[in-house]
Amino acid sequence: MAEEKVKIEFYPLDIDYDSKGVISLFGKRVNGRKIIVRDNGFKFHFYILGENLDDIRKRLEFIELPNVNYQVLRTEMCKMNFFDKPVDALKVYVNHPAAARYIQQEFDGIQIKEADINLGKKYLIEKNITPLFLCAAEGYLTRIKNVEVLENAKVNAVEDKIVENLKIFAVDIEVYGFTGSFENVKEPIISIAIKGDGFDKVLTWREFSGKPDYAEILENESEMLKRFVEIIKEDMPDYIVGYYSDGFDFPYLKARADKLNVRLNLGLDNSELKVRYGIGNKARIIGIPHIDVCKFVKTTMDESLKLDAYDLNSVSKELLKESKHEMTLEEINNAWDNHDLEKLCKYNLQDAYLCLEIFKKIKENLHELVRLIGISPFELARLSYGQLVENYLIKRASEFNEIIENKPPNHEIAERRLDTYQGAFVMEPKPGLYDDVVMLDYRSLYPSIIVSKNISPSTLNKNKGNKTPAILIGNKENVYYFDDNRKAFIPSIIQEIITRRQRIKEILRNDPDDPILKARSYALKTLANSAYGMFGFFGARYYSRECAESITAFGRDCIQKTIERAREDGFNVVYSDTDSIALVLGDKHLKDAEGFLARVNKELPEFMELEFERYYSRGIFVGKKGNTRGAKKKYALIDGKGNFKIVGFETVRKDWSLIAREVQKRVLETILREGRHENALVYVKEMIAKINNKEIENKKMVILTQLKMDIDEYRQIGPHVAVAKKLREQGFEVRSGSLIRFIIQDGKGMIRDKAVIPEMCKKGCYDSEYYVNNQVIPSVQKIFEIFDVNLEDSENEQKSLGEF
DNA sequence: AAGCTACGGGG
DNA sequence: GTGTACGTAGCTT
Repeated sequence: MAEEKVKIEFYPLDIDYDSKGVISLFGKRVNGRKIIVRDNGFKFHFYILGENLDDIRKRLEFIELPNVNYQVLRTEMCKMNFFDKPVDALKVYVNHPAAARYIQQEFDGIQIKEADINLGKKYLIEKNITPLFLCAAEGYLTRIKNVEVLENAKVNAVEDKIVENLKIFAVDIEVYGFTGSFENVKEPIISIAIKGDGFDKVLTWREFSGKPDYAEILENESEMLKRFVEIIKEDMPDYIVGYYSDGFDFPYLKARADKLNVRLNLGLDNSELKVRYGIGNKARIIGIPHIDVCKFVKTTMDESLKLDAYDLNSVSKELLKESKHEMTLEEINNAWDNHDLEKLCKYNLQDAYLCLEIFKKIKENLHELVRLIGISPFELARLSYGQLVENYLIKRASEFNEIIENKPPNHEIAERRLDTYQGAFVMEPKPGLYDDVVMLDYRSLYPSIIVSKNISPSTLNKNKGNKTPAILIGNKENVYYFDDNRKAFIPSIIQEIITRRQRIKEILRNDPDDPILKARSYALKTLANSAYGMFGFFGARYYSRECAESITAFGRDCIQKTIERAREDGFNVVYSDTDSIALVLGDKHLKDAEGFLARVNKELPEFMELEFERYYSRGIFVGKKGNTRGAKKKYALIDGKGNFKIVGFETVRKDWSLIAREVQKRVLETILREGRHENALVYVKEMIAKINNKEIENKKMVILTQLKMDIDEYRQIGPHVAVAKKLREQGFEVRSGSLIRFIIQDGKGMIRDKAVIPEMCKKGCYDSEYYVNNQVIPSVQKIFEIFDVNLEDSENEQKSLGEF
């Protein structure tokens, strides 16, 4: 180790800690080089609540814990708050959070708090360090391989200056004949694209003609994986991003690397890629934040995008106005078989390019959330709504002298999950096609309720304060009260978030395109909106069913009153969901809707506001199947510029044939564009005739369904299980996770008896009746019911016409 | 009608 | 430090 002490400045990008409680900050120096800063001087603390704290304190001074690795370093008595009530607490400093577990075992009847807060998180809070923002460190410089390490470092935040010139690499892989499983994967990775600014690379392992400059051909798949690792280690990106890369690319890379005995030691500290499979899966590269762009967009940007589908193409079209190159799975496999990889390389690189560009668009949003909440970008990009605000509360708690409540134990989570309550009001729409639809919505409805009613577990009261509307609990009506005399910690923080956002919006009024302020405003909005989710989330520290159901009760009351008022003013309210209402103008004009808005806002309490969301020239609201009442959350709209917004229709699901999805989409768009259904009906009839005349290609008839269990576990044999059995008989390996493709063929018996592998189905041998009656008609039936057109009748008519 | 099973993202 | 999201719909029994 070097002797001389050095002082450096750096931006932390990632954080980790080891079993000894040594913190590693992985960052980028101001000179651009990577550095690992190790701090072994952090003392973790937690609190003990209970009786006889002085006695406990004395015993703790001399205690030897059963596990000698863990020690008590220091204790002190302090006056704190817990759920906004003053408490005496014993603050205990230890060398590692795991020590708390042993202390809990030594003392009966004590409550240990905050020992379940991640060590790294606590470090950042205590040191007031925000990832991505400038820090200084003093320590001894060494290196691991080609990365500088600062040992025994003292670290402190310097100023509110965010990292710049980030080097971002987007990664995308292509696979030959993927079956859907990550266990014992036999199908190779055929190419890997890496895209950065001014950096284009596609790795593959088969020669082909027309090789672009950016393509590099390796000996075999193993060599390709090794080259991938080498590139990452040489170029050392600050971010690695992918699309659905937590769920596909990195798990697959890991699976193949394991199989081929290749080490994916991508970590800045040379550690291996860590992958957690299943729900909540994530791929972690220590030291280099990996962001699954799809996951972040879906969970955190959902509010502003409101897309019906989050595949790469849809998101690219929405955010970039660019598309994926077209290439089917079959074409990808054929390209590999035929050594014809030019198009594949372009396709692969384009996907990586789109992912990179999407990330650049949403980067500020991620960074503003990091800045607010103060956790690493890797962690932040994977937080659910409820966890966002929880982490923020943890960060802010000390200002309120608050001790943070523990995470619930598993048995309590299980109980909470069963404890359901009434949610938001969703109006059943009157099915129909409407002209001039105006959407209005409440700005941050739930957070504003939390603030104006002072909702918090600590203010929940038996009989005085802010009274909720009647809530049905079990079979009797009940009300809750929330103390309105004292400000509680949670509503205070939410109020501050709302106020900060209002101030930023003020500034934005003069400079509406400032990207940072826009992102900041959005981050604050996201944070405020997640407070309700936290109360209702069974895994949350501050879960409170009473708070959650009070919020929704106030919300229902508010939106229902708004609907009534709109009706009194002569508007036709066709739909409403949670915090929004859809008005049909009819004889009225936009001005009238604006007037209504102004009148409502005049009467609202301080933090609440109804806003003009958007004007749509037309909208379709459809009914539920076999039900004359409207379906919830199922509508399609077209705005003045011809942009469609399709919500809740099956147009995107792969367990529907392409023909059904195509027809449904085209029908919705035709009716919205033309304002009448006649042409759409002609189109459907044409398509039905084409199906009946066997004019549709087989590939549009393919249905994809994944096996979720091994074949023999199925108690109920659906079509995909029947096909899987046939595949097994033919010697194909089929197991849980396999994706089964099939076509329903002409024949007798149940649907499963007619399901065959697409390759077995000769041209035109598909079961027209099935595709007409079970695919195409059901996909558009509900739409045509609006116009009193029953497709089954017209289909019979068509048939009889055809027979003559 | 009830029970079972699938969808999302990726290839 | 861990979990099979969750609301909706088709097919079989």
